[in-house]
Amino acid sequence: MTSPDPRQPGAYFALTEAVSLLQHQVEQHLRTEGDLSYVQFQLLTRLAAADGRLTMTELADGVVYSRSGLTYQAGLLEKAGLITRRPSPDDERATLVTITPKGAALVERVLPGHIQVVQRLLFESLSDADVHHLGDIMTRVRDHMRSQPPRSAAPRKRRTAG
Amino acid sequence: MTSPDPRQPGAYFALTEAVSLLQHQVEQHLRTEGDLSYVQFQLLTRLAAADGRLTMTELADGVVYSRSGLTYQAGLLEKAGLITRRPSPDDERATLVTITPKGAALVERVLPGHIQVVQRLLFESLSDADVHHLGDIMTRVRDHMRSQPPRSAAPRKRRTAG
DNA sequence: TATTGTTATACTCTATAACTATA
DNA sequence: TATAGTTATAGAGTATAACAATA
Repeated sequence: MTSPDPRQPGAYFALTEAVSLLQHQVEQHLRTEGDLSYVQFQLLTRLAAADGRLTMTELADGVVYSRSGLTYQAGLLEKAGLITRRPSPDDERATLVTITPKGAALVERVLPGHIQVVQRLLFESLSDADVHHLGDIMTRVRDHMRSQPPRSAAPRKRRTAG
Repeated sequence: MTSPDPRQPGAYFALTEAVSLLQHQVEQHLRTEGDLSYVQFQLLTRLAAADGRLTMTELADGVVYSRSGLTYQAGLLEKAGLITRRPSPDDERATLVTITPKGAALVERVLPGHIQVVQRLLFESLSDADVHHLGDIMTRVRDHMRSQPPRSAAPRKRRTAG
């Protein structure tokens, strides 16, 4: 059985390496400029975009892959005064997360530089047509992946080893 | 200065989210199937592709961002019997890394499943033209980034309107 | 019983700095 | 002096499982 398209490996390697390099530079910038990890930055920008309030579960979606991981990050952000948490009035199990003015200010302070880095590293070498096509392609891929059952993550049965 | 193309943010978000999801699934697979992290897998495949021997510095390139990080990973791989290290005859400062038969066998065992995962998650929803374009775009981006000096390490304070 | 979130804990990984040795 | 690599160490992040509270 042969690979459908011989250009797939090259595309895959270029994609992963480019994103890895980009991610690394972006993380450097966020850490230097705002003392934030990339995950923390994502959480803050999500909150900022969502009018300021989300439940933990909503907030985790696509950013963090375990509940406890989010609790940990939220703890850090709360301790830094960038978010607050309080029980939801609708569902007392849920925690409503709110971005503070300080958190919003930090996002505003860091975002321009973030955009500059991405601009310089990712978009500078791309035409408008490239950007269009890239967005189209990756949107399709993302939606495809989100609709896929995580096959390797949750196998039906587990061999009991202890 | 406004953003050159209003589609940039969408492309950027789709790109990072898709790659994050892909990476996560790939890591799950490698861990389950071969007890390998993604970094370890990359190191092994590099060695396998490079006829089996590289110096630590050559091996690190693009995979790991600190020397000690590579030493750590190489230590794990060596302890697992997947690679060996010995001083280079050409330059006694350098360490020559060699993949063992066991390491090569592990790569061969894990690679098909890895390709399957990438095929299913990344390429299944793309046409050949998409693959071609994606490869072209990301290769250009990667080369562009590799030719850039890492500015964020010692940033010159730049005030931009906004 | 299922879901939301937290906590305890153990582990992996990374990065900085100090160090050894060779060039 | 500069380069290649290791070591010591410390900190950040993650995941699993046990837990409490609510639906």
